[in-house]
Amino acid sequence: MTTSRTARERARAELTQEIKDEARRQLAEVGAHGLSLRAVARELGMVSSAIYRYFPSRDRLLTDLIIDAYNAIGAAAEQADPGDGAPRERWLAIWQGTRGWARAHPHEYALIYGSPIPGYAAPQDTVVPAARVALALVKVLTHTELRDIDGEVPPELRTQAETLTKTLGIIAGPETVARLLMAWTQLFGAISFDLFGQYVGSVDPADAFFAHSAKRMAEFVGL
Amino acid sequence: MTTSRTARERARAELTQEIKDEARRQLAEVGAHGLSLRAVARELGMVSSAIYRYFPSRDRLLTDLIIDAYNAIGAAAEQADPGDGAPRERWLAIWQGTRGWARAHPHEYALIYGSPIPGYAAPQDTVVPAARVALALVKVLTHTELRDIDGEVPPELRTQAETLTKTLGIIAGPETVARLLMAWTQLFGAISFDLFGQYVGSVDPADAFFAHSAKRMAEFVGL
DNA sequence: ACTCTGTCAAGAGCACTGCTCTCTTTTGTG
DNA sequence: CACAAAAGAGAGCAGTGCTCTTGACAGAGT
Repeated sequence: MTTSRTARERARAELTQEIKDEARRQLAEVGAHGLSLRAVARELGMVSSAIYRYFPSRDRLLTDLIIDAYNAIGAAAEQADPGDGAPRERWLAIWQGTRGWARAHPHEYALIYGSPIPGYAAPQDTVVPAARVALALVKVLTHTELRDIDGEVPPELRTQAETLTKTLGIIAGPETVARLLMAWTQLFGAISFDLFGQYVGSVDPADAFFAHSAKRMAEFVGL
Repeated sequence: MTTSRTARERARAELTQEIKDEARRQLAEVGAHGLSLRAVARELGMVSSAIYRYFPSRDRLLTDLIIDAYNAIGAAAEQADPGDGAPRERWLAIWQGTRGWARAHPHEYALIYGSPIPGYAAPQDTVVPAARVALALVKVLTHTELRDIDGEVPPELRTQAETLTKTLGIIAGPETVARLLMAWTQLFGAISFDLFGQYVGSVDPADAFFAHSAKRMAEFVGL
């Protein structure tokens, strides 16, 4: 069994990777809409039907690219986090790191934070990678003295916040959890608006505005 | 000229409308990805090539649907605004009205606030309709005594804010303008996260969270 | 009343797509 | 070496966006 995973399986793994790489390359050129299995196969010098030995469908290829993209942006966020130092600086670094990846890979970003593509069957495989950026932000707050924030939180939201407190291990009140969710929403809302061209008439180079937002949201959550 | 726009032009206008209506119906079923001109034609009992007398391309049809969608969500926002009464209540009403339309027309929402579809040529025709929701929010703040907010605003952002102040006619400082932009981002970020399934693991019925966000952002901009 | 011109629907056809099937070749193992 | 599993090759199906040509018809000018 250990010896059996030699040439054959390695070749398979490599070709699988090559297919994904080529697909990503085409994604950057023509977008998810125009991604064609036949074109990928053509570029790789193989016949189109051969691709189906590796990916059962175009949607499955896209799903794999989605999972990879979630992991990539999550890794970018984690890598941007210095890990120690002032929590506020860590927070800002994660925001910039996340946006940096998104701007470098706009089509992959659109794949995961744009409209759901197929008959949107986002399977369970995506939920863990999808949470990595949020978890990086949470991690900054876990062992940090937060400015105490009080505020009325309606019962339903309070319940949801308390569930999150348990699963994520945050030591913070419901209002802070709610604000953290808002900050998370703000982060990706700003990136999406920037990449999808919604800021053109108002804050066209959005860099300054994004940096400002990062700071204001840091304060907003009590940092 | 006035008499010449009788039967012929009227028939044309009606058919154009019917095509768009049918396209919208299919959009709700199969999404933008699956929208097919041939299917629209088939459903309307005409041959596919006839559609091209009315829309030069599939992308142009989608662009028209995009403009319609921007106008529809803008109208929903304006209609939700009671027009008088407490500014804070107006603000909350607009938020709810906007989300309400989005939840009622998820695929049309995805069309305008999801990933840019073709070789994303969002023409100039979309920018005015696209601003209607934001303008409805601005309108609430124009003749309102805002809580004064100060804060450091970096020069570049300050310039952008001052430009907006002039074009929109807001009487508020740069920090307030920046916060208004953040609130605008938050509004659509929250709707997108909700519709695109990003909230599933955390705030699954997002109603309470959305209402809470609306209130907090009202305070955030000084309302 | 009668052409004449521009508009329209219809149909065939091109190049492309995702996907499935069958057949052949290659590869690793008993 | 022989055999079975895995991979590639190619044809083919149904569907797509879009273009071109053909024939019918309505509206206007003489």
